[in-house]
Amino acid sequence: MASAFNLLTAGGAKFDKQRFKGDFELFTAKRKDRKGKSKQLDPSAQSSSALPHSLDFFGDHPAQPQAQAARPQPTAEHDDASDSGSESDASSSSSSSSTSRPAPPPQKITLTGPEPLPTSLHTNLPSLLTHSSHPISSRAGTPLLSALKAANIHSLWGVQCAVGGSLLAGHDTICVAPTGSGKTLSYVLPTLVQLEDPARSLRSKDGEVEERGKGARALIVVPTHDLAVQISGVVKAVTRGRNWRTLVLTKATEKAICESSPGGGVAPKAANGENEDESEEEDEEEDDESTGSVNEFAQNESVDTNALGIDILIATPERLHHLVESRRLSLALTRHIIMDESDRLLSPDFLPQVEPIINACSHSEVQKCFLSATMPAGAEELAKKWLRDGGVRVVVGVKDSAVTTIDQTLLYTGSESGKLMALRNLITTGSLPYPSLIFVQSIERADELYKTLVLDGVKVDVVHGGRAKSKRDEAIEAFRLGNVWMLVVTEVLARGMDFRGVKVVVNYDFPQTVQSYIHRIGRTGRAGRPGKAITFINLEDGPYLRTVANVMRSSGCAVPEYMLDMKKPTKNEKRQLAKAPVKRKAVGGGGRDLVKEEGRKRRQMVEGSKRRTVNQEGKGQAKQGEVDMNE
DNA sequence: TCGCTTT
Repeated sequence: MASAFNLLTAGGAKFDKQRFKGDFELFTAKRKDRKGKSKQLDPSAQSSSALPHSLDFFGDHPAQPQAQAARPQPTAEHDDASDSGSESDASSSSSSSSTSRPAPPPQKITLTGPEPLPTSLHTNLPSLLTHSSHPISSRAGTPLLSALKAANIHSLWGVQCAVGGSLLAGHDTICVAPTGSGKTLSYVLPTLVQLEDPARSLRSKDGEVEERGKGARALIVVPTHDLAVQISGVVKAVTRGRNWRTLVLTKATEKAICESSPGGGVAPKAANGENEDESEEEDEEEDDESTGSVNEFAQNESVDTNALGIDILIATPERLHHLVESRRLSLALTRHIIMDESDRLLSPDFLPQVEPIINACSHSEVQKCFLSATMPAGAEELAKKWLRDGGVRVVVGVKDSAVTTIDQTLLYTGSESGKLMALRNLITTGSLPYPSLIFVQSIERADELYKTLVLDGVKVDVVHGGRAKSKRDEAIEAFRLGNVWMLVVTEVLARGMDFRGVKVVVNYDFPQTVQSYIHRIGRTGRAGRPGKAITFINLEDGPYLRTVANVMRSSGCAVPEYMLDMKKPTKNEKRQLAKAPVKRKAVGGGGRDLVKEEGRKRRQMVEGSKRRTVNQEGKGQAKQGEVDMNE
């Protein structure tokens, strides 16, 4: 009833059980009330400890000396070129380094969940393959191991052990783990293990299509196209050389996907001709997705598409919802659904599409997994209603916190023109080494800042939702290859994107939520690497400053006291802000009167809570000064 | 409010 469980490390190839004896007992927790809606942990029954953050599972890559130390420091000199980055690097055409990947720092992993519970934590992949309750064929495991090795993935990180163990034990899982901690592989690997074989080999093996070979066998839902493409690259990297069919849902792939659906293509939507005719309209929707093998497949084997299933479908909500609603794609046989960036997907913006998608996965044994680096209570509540038995909850580190390897600073820029001056100053003083990302609040501002920087001679490109997908793909690829040094981006790239070795993230415009702040700065400082985040602040940002200041402090960065003392906006003030949201002026425009009429309430808040910024402001809009962060 | 997500 009240169930307790222990997760024990299983002992990887190089794992010293004695040394980590104290760490074996990861967690013991009790659920007081399994029926109650708000299941609570008994704090007194809870204990948790550090899990080694990465374990060598081939036995041929000795762990880095610092890897198992209590408090490993990132390598002091961070050499980009020789770094073989995290998982998505495997998909990047540019990387083929043989050096060992860096790994995230060891962090407390907290697991809670219902019975039946995992009895051991699989700390290495062979163990994961053989100890799973799922019947794993050696046929499935061996090629995966080879592919991982080829992709230079030699160890499993903490979140991958924990989520992998949970999923392979058959549990629905909700995971909160920091940016850059390896969440993508944490669900990709166990999903591949559970699927065992590509749909195509299922077919050839039995001479006819099995039920499980139709439709999408596993579904990954993400909030942006760019993230879908990236994840597709990761999957392709670890399935290389096999017949796995991984597709990103786009206009170009839609047809093939619908045909593989049971009962698919029967909808009275003579959409084909339409689609092709429209595809040249505007500058949108080129047919050549960066998931190139898609078209290759469609061309070479179009004869078979009708009979074949998709192994892993990666989709954004809107198009998927559309297909499901129009009954052109059935998810009735889908057995695995993963909601990446799930707090975003469960937000009011996406929920109307996402909810029907989840409900369309009607198979009685569909396994669900929700992951994010941030998980507001409201999002978790929503997720819970879909988790069988409440699910297993995996929390790596401290929930909703920023990565500690990121050096976070605030820079008071005073005004709109002050922002541009500050940015130029960072560039000319070499404080903005490439690659770096610059976040702004709107498409328009992104374009303007981009044009300004082009005129300044910066190797820069711009990515936002207003650009054609092909242009977005190109800009991102150029950035990955190092041909573009700086990207000006909107919120579209705030989550999930894994660019190797991003040195600095600049919040040119202040993020609108604390979740946005955590995700944006999480584009740097990944996998234990050092990173730097610089956030520009103006008076108008006052109301949002406090929560960010709290995140900064809790992740080890000093912030001026007065920021923490700032009072929360009252309900009334929030209402005022909602009524008259900050209208940012054009980038590079005068900006002198930006603050003036922007609302006295906000100014009063800052003035009332203390000076410093106010003093700066008094000296004129061109004045900029660093807000004393290091003390 | 804007950002992102179909046709």
